[in-house]
Amino acid sequence: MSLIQLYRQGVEHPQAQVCAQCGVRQFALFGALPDAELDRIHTHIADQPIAAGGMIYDLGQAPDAVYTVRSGVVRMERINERGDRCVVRLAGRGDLLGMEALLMQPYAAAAIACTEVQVCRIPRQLVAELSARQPAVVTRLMERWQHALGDAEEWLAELSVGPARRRMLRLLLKLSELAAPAPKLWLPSREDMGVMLNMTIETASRIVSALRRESVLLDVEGRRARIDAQALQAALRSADL
Amino acid sequence: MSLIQLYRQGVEHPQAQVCAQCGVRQFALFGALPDAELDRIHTHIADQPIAAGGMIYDLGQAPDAVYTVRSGVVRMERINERGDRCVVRLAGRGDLLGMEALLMQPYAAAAIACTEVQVCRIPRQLVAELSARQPAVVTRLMERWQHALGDAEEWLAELSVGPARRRMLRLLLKLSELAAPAPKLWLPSREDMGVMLNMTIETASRIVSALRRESVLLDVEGRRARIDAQALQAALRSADL
DNA sequence: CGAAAACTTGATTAGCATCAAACCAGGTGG
DNA sequence: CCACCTGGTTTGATGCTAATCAAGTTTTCG
Repeated sequence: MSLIQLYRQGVEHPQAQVCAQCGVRQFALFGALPDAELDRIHTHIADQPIAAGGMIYDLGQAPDAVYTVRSGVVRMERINERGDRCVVRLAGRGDLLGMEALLMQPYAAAAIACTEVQVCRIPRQLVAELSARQPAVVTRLMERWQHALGDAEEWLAELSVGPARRRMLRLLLKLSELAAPAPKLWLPSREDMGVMLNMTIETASRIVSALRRESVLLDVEGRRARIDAQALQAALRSADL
Repeated sequence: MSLIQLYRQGVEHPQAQVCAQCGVRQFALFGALPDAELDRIHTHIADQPIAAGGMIYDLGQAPDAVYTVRSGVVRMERINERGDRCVVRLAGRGDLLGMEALLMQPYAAAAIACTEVQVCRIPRQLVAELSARQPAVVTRLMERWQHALGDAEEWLAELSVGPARRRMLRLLLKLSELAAPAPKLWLPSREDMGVMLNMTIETASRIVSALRRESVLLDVEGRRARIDAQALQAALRSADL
């Protein structure tokens, strides 16, 4: 069975059309399912657009669904004991959010749309039933968990250590990966950069200004910009010495 | 069935004795198993002591087992792109390490014994067979994954932001939780503190000295110390203002 | 168009890194 | 047994990075 056929064409339910055209088929949580299962699930999956700045879910919310990101950038945010916001990782196309809901645990972090975002809401119940019948789904889930863990550890190792300039460069690298294959990436507000990289908005602003002067950042217009991948790599190399 | 009976008494295999006396029964990866399964698995589990500073597994190693920590403190360490060591979290009694092995993925971080450590080596094959027959094991695995993710995010939110003194205080809090219920906790070398908290050994040393003068740290002898929990909390509160 | 919000830039300061020099404990060998 | 070395630690002096304080400037939006 080819990837293209994973989601069946020509069924009547409106969500079936959305799933059929879904760009994240490579996110194969439901990839290995037989057609019978596939037809059944469309009914329960809600495809929802969320505006930039909107919440996908918040800390206090009842944890009864997971969300697949179809497009856009999402930040996972905690409040630490000191009371300040703290971004623990960014998620993008294909990532699965809020898996703690599957274990009946409260959400450990809020999921906030950075850009306009398209997510699929998948109720806990549906995943539970499905994985009972289809053991392959469980393996997929575990892979997703491991992926999230790897992302969090990478964020820690790459974006929370070293001098401010290096951290900013690594954030831009991350953002350009999330934007791919689009040419223009999303630039966070200086305040959001500050929260992500543990620096003040002034420091963030100074570094961004410097990178524009150095032509690492190009065509900056509002919250979108193009980046010179070569120059970024070069800047990272010299910052890593 | 009571918790005490989870691991059956009086069976012949030497490892059965170790498991029967195992202190981490609350780590119930194998908790919900019927007796028949329990008897079978002892044979395949290796209980191994590791000296302080020793590796449980390294990055390059073939990932063919997970490890349960029975006692001691373990640090999970990555090398970032810049080439410096970076502790992504600490693990203790009851934690499950190296789960990526279950997915046939290379270890994402090295696991290094901070104190003398007792771990149980559980081959991937065993977990695979067991979870095929016993679906409850899979849920336990997912809970462990979520737990690791939560730990990593907490490390990020609490131990990698804020001024040096605050980070040190939070590390001491974490270490005293890992040591519990023992009265004395393990103090890392100043160098290890530096790697965990992203500071120099000089800064770490100065802060530790200050905390001894303030009687937050008591009875420091080599790598062991007692901590005044009240004073620690008070110090944290005033650092968090 | 005017006000608010976001961003930029400059001047000063604080916190931590760096450099440098003791200090101490534990081993080793004379 | 003591002199000596070695690795970890402590403490001090100095310098750099980024925070803070304080204007400006641009963008956004009612």
